[in-house]
Amino acid sequence: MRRGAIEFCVLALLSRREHYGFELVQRLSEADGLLTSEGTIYPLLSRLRRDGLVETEWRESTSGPPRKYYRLTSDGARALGHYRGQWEQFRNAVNSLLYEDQEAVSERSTD
Amino acid sequence: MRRGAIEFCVLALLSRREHYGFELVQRLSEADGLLTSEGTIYPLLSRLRRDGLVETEWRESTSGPPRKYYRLTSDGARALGHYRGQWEQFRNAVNSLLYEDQEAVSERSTD
DNA sequence: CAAGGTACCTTGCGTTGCAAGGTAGCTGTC
DNA sequence: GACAGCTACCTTGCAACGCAAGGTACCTTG
Repeated sequence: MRRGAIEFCVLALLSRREHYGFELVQRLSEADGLLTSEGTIYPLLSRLRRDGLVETEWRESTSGPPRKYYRLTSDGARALGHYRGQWEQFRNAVNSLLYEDQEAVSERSTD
Repeated sequence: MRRGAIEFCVLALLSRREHYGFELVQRLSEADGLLTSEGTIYPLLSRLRRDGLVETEWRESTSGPPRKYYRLTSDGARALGHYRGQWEQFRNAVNSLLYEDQEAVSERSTD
């Protein structure tokens, strides 16, 4: 179900501020079980970087190992806008199939 | 993005009335580009039948080759209810990350 | 009977999500 | 200063899904 949406959510989170990978894992899994393990996020972040949607910067932590921070690029912001439109269309399509599409059932009244 | 959701939508359509495969393809692709080809739906329908969520019945058509009609079983109806809850949780999670989550940004005001 | 539409199905590929496992730095305790 | 445990990164291998492409067969129309 979450196929493709995680990428989208990561871009959305990064559009607000920088995050490092582990932080994203925590956000997305606490949030609502959108994510289940680190094995999802790190390859995804690599893809995003490869595609130029994010840039990275190592930075020291005051309590623990260094962190790799991810920041949205302008390409990434553009992609996010694109995804946003797709998400809304997708969401509306599913919602209408689930809830609203009752008019179409009126055909059934001839059963 | 549509990963997993198509199965859900098919169950929703079948909960209203029987459909045959080709009809589902048309509904889902006209509807909103949820589906792009028959190569998606037929394996999916086979899975649903294997898992006992739908039952099938061949029926002659008055204009063309025979059609295989799919009907929801009680297990299918139960699965649909389950999916419905999952969908709402998923949708709300994504929406809140996208739109509402602005309160969380207030942390940033201390930057 | 040939052509084209309807309706079914399978195969093979690429992508994605995930569990599992692996490395390494930092902190605290003894 | 060694050891345990946490934080944080990453890779590998698997399974599921969506899809394009291709294939079969029926039925209608000319």
